[in-house]
Amino acid sequence: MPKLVDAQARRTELAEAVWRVVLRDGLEQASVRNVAREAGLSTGSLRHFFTTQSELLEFALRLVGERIEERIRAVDTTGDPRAVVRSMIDEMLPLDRPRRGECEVWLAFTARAVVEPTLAGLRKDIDKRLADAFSTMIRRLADAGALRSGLDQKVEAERLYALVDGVILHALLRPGRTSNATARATVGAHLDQIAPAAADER
Amino acid sequence: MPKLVDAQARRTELAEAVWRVVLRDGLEQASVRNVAREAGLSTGSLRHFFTTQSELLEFALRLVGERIEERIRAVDTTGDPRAVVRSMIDEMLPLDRPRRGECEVWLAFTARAVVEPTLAGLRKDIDKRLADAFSTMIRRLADAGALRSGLDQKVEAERLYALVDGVILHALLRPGRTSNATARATVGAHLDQIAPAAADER
DNA sequence: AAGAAGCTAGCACGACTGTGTTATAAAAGG
DNA sequence: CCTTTTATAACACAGTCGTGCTAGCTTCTT
Repeated sequence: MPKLVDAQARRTELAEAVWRVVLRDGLEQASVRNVAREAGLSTGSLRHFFTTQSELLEFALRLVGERIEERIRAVDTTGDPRAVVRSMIDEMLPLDRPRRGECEVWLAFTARAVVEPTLAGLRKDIDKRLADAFSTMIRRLADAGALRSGLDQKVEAERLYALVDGVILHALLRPGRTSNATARATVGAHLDQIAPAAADER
Repeated sequence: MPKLVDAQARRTELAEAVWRVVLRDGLEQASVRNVAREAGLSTGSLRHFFTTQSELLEFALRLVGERIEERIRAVDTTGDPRAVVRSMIDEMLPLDRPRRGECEVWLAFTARAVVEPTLAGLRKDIDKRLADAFSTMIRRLADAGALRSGLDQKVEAERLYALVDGVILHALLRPGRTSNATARATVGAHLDQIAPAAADER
């Protein structure tokens, strides 16, 4: 029997089962039994890989964060910095099935983290990484001379971060193709405002 | 014994008990028993006013929406439209205890509404009212000639709405006085951008 | 005074929860 | 080949859940 290598793979499988359950029925349905059944295992088996439920949920959330981060890192950073930033943000928006799934899981955990200290710490980590990502985006624009003059970089990073989170939230709550278009248009309008194409910087 | 009049008051009391439980322990702890105990009643009594749990939760959420709406309506609309809009948005942010409570309840229900069709309809109502409120704010700015030229009112309403929701989310997840300042500063920066003081409209 | 209506409390039912414990099968290492 | 670790399963325990039902209490109406 394969050893540790596959144990990790098993844990990932189980985390994905968590996602499916959360996506279909909500976080409150992500019980040990439901997740085990979703993964095609017995509860006993599941508990061989995760001794407690919080351990399982924490692992599932951490994995979501890593996936998102990975996708952002994979964006091609050459070329027009405005386009690069746009692509990065596109990777965060719930525009297709898998990304929508990630966002829903993110929201469910986020809401619970307000009240559950266990998750709060983990959420804080992810939050910090995301905040850094947005700071980097703004700096990228500024370094390229694309950022509108007179803007405070720190404030703009936080503003962009908040805007994107709000857009994600709205896209989740109003599913549909038109809402996807609205989401991208909203982000686009914001980027045009803070980093207008050189021609019409006034 | 007072009749119907107080039945409504009782329902309100119970809704407030729901809020306290949600605030302290999260939405998943808002069971019939917990809420009844919080209100100092038996489950049987509670079920005399709300026959099912969803009825109770729906009522509690609807009441939150009404409170927020009420507070926004109470804002003095005379004077500088920029200041008026700022005041309205301040009423939505979780800057003090009661408003923070409302926002937490709002977030908890919002997250569940993604998955629970019962709540989704109600959420949609509140969303529509809020979207209208932001449209009105933008129109108010435009009518006063304070809105920066070249901006699409519809897009700007959605953008401001998303930004505020994102700011609320961040303020909830990073409690503390500094985070309150950040929240107001972020909103302030945005308003300055879309509606600069007449002097420095360039 | 007496009945009606509104209100409160409590219990019972079946289902589901997280977590322990124990038993069995499969693979790995010696 | 035999032992040790890993994996899977199944069951038990104590608790909570939503909800139905019944009985008693308080106030209002007549």
